[in-house]
Amino acid sequence: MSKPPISQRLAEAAVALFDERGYDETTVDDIAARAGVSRSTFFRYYRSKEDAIFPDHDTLLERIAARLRASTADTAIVAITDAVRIVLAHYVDDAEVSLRRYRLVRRVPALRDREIASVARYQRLFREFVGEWLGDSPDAGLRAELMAASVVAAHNQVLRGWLRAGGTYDPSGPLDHALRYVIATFRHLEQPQDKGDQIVVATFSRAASPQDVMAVIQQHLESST
Amino acid sequence: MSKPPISQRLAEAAVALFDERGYDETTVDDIAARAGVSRSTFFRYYRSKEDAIFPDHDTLLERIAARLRASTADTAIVAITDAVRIVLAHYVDDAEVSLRRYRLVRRVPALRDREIASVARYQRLFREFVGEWLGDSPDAGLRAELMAASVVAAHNQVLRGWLRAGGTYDPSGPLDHALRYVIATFRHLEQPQDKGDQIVVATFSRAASPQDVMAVIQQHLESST
DNA sequence: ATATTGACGATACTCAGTTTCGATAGCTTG
DNA sequence: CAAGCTATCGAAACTGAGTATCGTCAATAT
Repeated sequence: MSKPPISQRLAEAAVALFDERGYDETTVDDIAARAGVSRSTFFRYYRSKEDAIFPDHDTLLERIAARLRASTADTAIVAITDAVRIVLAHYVDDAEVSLRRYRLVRRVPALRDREIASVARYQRLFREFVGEWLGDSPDAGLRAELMAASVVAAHNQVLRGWLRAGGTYDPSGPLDHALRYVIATFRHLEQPQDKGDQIVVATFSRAASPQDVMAVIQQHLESST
Repeated sequence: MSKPPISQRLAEAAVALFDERGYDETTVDDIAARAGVSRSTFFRYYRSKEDAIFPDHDTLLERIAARLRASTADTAIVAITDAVRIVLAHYVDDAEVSLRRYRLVRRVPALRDREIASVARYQRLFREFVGEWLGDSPDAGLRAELMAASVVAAHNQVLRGWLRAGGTYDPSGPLDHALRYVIATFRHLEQPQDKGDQIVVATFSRAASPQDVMAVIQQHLESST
């Protein structure tokens, strides 16, 4: 009769009712009733009403943490790339669920805030990992913060585009493109390690005036101290 | 007798009680009682219990929006820098309040999520502004997302450092440093406008092998298409 | 003096989330 | 087979946030 596990029945009932009546108009009693269980049982499986829509955020977060922990500083870029791919793949693998949830979250402020808070936890994870990776190099804290924010932002940009398009294409290409962009953005600032042993060269338009050249060089020297 | 306006009395009562008993242990009735008004009056001034701690986020957000709207694409960098400075100054000007709130928000998950959601609204504002600024150049959406995330992350990094240190120094220097870092990070990717008219040059260590040179050049060409 | 407006208090209501207790089914162990 | 043991679920009562409604009172206008 009722083969699927209760947690899944509850989640499906919740999404269905949210679609039909709206989020605020649906009570936990309604969800439990449709799933054929009691209100108590709902709160046994989900800590809150919102949790029923984000059932697997915790496990996914743990998978990301595990992937990052399994890496050293040498393979940091690969680890980060892998981790972001895992997250995106998690959405793509359940395209229908992701799309329903996206449409719902977009309309309900409480759910949007919740989603944002979840994303912040991913960003914190990346920041801590990159922070250890950078060690105590100058501006390590700032750079870790910026890299983590950029990685997460790149992922979100790709994911949102895919969701807005109705999940009609494979977003792994755009994701790789975005991640390459992020890596390239930071690489030129991470390159100089021993300034005393480097030649400084810059790129200019053929039409650049001497003033332009001076301005860019000054900018470069100021920003890399 | 009771000169300060009710909204301020309520906010002070809320912070004081949260400090003394903790957030969850304080009811709205307690806050209203200490402020000498009724529970109804509390909800007239603040939409929720959390609102009492973030009274001026909306007005600050509006000020930022106004500053950005007052700018064109030409002066975008100045506008963004100004806007971030306004936000940081808002915290620094009320150092005691900021510090109390910081210690409180750090301990209460509900408040932390709320704070994060507020930050996301700033980021959205910057993203929309930078998006218009970039127009329909290639990767405009991605770049706008990354720049907005980086600007906000830089601000947060500086602010958090200042808060953790107990607000004991002037953070405007570190903020300018962080913003210059962000601008420098993106500048090299924004520079090339007409590739047919440019000379491509790169920077290498004197000890770099030909393989290193090839790898970096390949990276550069792939990432700037 | 009367009407109007706005700020405040009182009250009752809905519902999320917590806690406690009790029932039942399945399983182990003597 | 019988007696526990445990896990799962339901029932019920409770706290507190947030909403809605109505009444009161004071200030100001007419």
